[in-house]
Amino acid sequence: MEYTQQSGARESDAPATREEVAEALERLAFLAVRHLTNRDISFTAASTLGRLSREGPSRLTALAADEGVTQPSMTQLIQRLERQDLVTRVDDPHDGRVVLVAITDAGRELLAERRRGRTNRLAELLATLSPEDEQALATAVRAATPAFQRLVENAARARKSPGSTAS
Amino acid sequence: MEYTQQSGARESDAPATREEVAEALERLAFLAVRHLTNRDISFTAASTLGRLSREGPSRLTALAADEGVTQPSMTQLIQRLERQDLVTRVDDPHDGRVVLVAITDAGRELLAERRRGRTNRLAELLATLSPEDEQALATAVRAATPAFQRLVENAARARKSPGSTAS
DNA sequence: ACCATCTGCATAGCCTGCCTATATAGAGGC
DNA sequence: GCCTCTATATAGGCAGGCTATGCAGATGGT
Repeated sequence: MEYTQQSGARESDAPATREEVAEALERLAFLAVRHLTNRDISFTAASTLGRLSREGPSRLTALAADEGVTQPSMTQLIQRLERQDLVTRVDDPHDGRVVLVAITDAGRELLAERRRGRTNRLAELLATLSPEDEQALATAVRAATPAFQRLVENAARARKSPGSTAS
Repeated sequence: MEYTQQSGARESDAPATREEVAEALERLAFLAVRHLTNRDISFTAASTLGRLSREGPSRLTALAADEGVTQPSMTQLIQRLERQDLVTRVDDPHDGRVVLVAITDAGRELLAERRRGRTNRLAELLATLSPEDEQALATAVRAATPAFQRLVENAARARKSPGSTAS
């Protein structure tokens, strides 16, 4: 991640090739992670809570699969979240083996707070930019979102059936 | 992170307000982290290696400060990296207390491999997009990079002297 | 009806990677 | 020659991931 000066004299010059776009995208992701993400609970924890909020009570195994972690990891995560009263467990009346995990009101509130906090923080940061920069970023984000969405879907699919360059 | 349907019927509609741009940016970062990042070594490890590669041998404490972790954390990280022969320690001849950390050839090679791997992977993913999407993404990335760069710099400054909305 | 097997989850034990508190050794001022 | 400051190390703890394995409930074959 040697991100001082990419290669030559480029500034608002176009990244023309696929590789250049890839590098620029990678850099954006790196910087975003480094500077714009929350640290209170983990990605998986937040994502799991969000899923429970959207989709209602779920099985442990289903959550693990959806979040891309192993079942023991999800068991542990749910135990931690349970200790914090962010989720509860309910026994499935139809199958004595399964545990249904449900988000609590406190969990929903945490999600809402996180969302508010991050949005505020980002909005504040956006306000530090010049109007031109802010406009440029707004336009770019709007333009990139649908394509990026599809890119990520393709990535998720590729992850399930491999055959790609690792690293 | 309730990212199913943002709010209403928006699709290629513009995120107009600051808050909407913030949400979209946040979502991009989240998805990028989730689907496009490497997992072989940690962010801090990769970033530290990159720094050592760019800036040459550094003190432990300086590295810790630059990477935003505590000194003991950096000590441990360097110990792990040393076990993997990615860095070496050199005693400072002028000050018996300090340890200068330097990247090894293996460390440089790892950085190069990671970079190649990620760039290839992203380039492959870009190739899965329609030409229109790829073009849109390329244009957007080009347009967003300078403004985003400044945004991140502002974020880094704000982190040092607080006074912002936490979460 | 019963046993075998499968399935869903829990447990044990290990690693990384972060933290705070504290110890230790060298540097520098007086 | 100390006292203090500074650079690093050590100890101990928690989150968050993994593999291997245990166990109880479900299910199908006979």
